[in-house]
Amino acid sequence: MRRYYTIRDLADLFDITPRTLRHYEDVGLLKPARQGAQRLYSERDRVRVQLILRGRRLGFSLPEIAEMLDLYDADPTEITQLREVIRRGNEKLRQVERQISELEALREDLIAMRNRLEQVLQEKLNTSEGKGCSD
Amino acid sequence: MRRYYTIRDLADLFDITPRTLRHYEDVGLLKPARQGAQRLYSERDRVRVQLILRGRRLGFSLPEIAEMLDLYDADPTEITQLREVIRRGNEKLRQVERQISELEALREDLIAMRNRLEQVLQEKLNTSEGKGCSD
DNA sequence: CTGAAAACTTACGTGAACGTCAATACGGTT
DNA sequence: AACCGTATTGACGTTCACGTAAGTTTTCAG
Repeated sequence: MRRYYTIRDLADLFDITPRTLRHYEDVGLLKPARQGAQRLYSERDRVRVQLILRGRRLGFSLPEIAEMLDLYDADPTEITQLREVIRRGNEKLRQVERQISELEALREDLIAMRNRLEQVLQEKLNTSEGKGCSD
Repeated sequence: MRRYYTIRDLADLFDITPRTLRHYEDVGLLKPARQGAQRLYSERDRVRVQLILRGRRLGFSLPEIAEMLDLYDADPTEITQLREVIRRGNEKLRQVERQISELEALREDLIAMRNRLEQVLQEKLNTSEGKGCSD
């Protein structure tokens, strides 16, 4: 519940480097407060970093992550803008769901492969069971 | 059911460039047959390309994809090696399952955000309902 | 056989996402 | 005030996954 983090605090917290945080700032993903020249990251910044890193692990580019974060803290005044934000959100949602489907397919493939190999293993163990493989 | 594909056939089939296929060969993901200097891709090569591209869409690096493809067509002689392949396969499987969990968390986040925005939209529509927002 | 299309090799270029290094600048301690 | 550790701003370097361009065969329709 500390109110603020230095750049090193946050870096250590997520096992990244300060350079990475500055880079995220360069591309507009973070806008930490400053006291003088020093960056002061808030709790909200910490959460954003967490979301950014999750996005990276899932294979999204920084611009894509920016889109999603924009959805997150969008507070549109105009109804037209609001509808647009919802539309983009639904689009992202569909993309994520497609990705889940593909990942599940990959998981099925890996499971099938494992089963196949397990079976081969059992066969090998059986044939070499009596050491002479007679009968 | 064509037996062979030229590099352009495969490129067009997956909407990629020949350069991409040569690159996958450079890094050891493909080893197409040759007639002279020309590459001839088999049905098996086509399937591998499909798997490679799925891996890319899911955010895996080419080396990571190579690992998984190695698991796919591994035919280990020694039981020790076989166990090792199974172990690596299970490891990848767990990684994929973690990734699925994270994606599902992201999906939940997106859904929550959409619901929130939908609600804001409804409120906006209601307050501007009678155009004067009386009572 | 010829000429165009397509494939090949070689090699340098590129955008994304940082890494790394140099040169300050600033903050707290003794 | 001097010192040391940490932060900051450039700015160039690096890896990955190809893009792109040049120059050279190879293939194939006419």
